This record gives sequence, C-alpha cells and structure tokens, in this order.
Amino acid sequence: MTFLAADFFARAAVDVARDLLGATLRARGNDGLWTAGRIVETEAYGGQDDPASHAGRGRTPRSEIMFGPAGVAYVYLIYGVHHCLNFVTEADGEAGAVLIRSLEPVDGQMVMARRRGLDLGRYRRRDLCAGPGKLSQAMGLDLSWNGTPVAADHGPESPSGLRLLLVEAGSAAVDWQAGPRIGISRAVDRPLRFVDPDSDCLSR
DNA sequence: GAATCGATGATCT
DNA sequence: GATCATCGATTCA
Repeated sequence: MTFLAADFFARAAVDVARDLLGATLRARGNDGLWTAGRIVETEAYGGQDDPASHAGRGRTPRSEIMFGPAGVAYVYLIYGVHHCLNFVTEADGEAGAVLIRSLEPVDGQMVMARRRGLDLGRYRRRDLCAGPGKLSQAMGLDLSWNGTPVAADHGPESPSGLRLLLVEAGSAAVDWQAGPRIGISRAVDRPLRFVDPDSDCLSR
C-alpha cells in the first residue's frame, strides 16, 4: 500500500487531477470517524492563466493557499451552503489545485449515510458522495480543514496532532475521460474535468 | 426522467 | 452589492 507524497502533488494540476483517478481518499471526520472512497471525478484549476480558478486574479487572502506548497487541502464554502475539497498542486510559488468531485464509497458507508441525513435503510450508493458538496458532507469536512496536510510525508499532521487525510495510490491504471468543468462561467471549454467513465458514482 | 429555482455566507470589488 | 468550482425540493412529464 502506497500513500501519495508531496512529490506527487507538486506537479501540474492537470496531471495530478488525472492521476488521482483510481486512488483512494481516506479522511477522519470531525466526529472522529474514518471514511474512504475511490476517486472517480476530479477537476484541475490553475493560476493566473485560468480565469475560472480562485487564483485567476492573483493572490488574495483566500487564494493564497493555492500559491503555497503542494500536498495540503484547500477547502472553501460555496453558495453559502456546501464545502468543496481541493488538493493544492504545483511547485511552491505557482498556483494550482485539484477539486475532488466524486468518490465511490469504499469504507464507512453507514457513517456517510448518517452524515448525509439519508434513510439508512434505503439509500443509493451514488447519493453518498457523487458531487463535491455531498462528498464533503459525507466525509465530515468543513472550513476548518483548510490547510490540512494530505501528502503522506507532510508534517505536522494537524493542529490536534492527528492525521486527518491520506490518499492511497491506485493499484492499477484507470481508464479516464476528459471533459469541460462543471458549474463555472469562464474558460468553460477547457477539458479539465476527469472522470472514470466506468463509475456509476459521477456527479450530474 | 428533465427543468427550474431558491437557500445562504464567505469573499472580493 | 455582486458573485459563486452546489444541492435538494418542486414541478412537469
């Protein structure tokens, strides 16, 4: 079992987004419970050259983290309602991030269902974490996760001294497809969304 | 099934 | 004051 390290994340966001497909994300939620899912949908966001990116208009208090070292989480609140989980990419000083959009549940499905407020008796697997907002809710993340290390060789682990996020490398190469990113209004036509087309746990 | 719409708060101009 | 990397409820079919 291999956990992804900082050198994996310190590359172009496009490459990291594609290579994350098939890897397994593990997270220890705020309630202390672990869940895990196979990454099946990602999007790449760049720096000054990407008008759809939060870093597209340069450094701001919010986007600053995207310019910093790779291998940490970037979490923000969207529409006042949903949290979105990203991993910072690129070399230090360059801005980039990968939005984790959808997972296939691997461990802790009941925990996910409870956090999501679903009927524990009859929920559909794809309602657990297909979509960035659902995924964050299912894994128990919020704004306090911003800056949490995800690269396995990063430390210190977290303010509490516990490791909260890890990504296991996939065991086999995954078939992938690229397409336009979802929910943005600028640079709409760039094929920076990556999916595992065989998964039934994609958003939309 | 598809289309539409409103919630709600952090962030930036 | 406007924008927004979303979702679920509602409506119509």
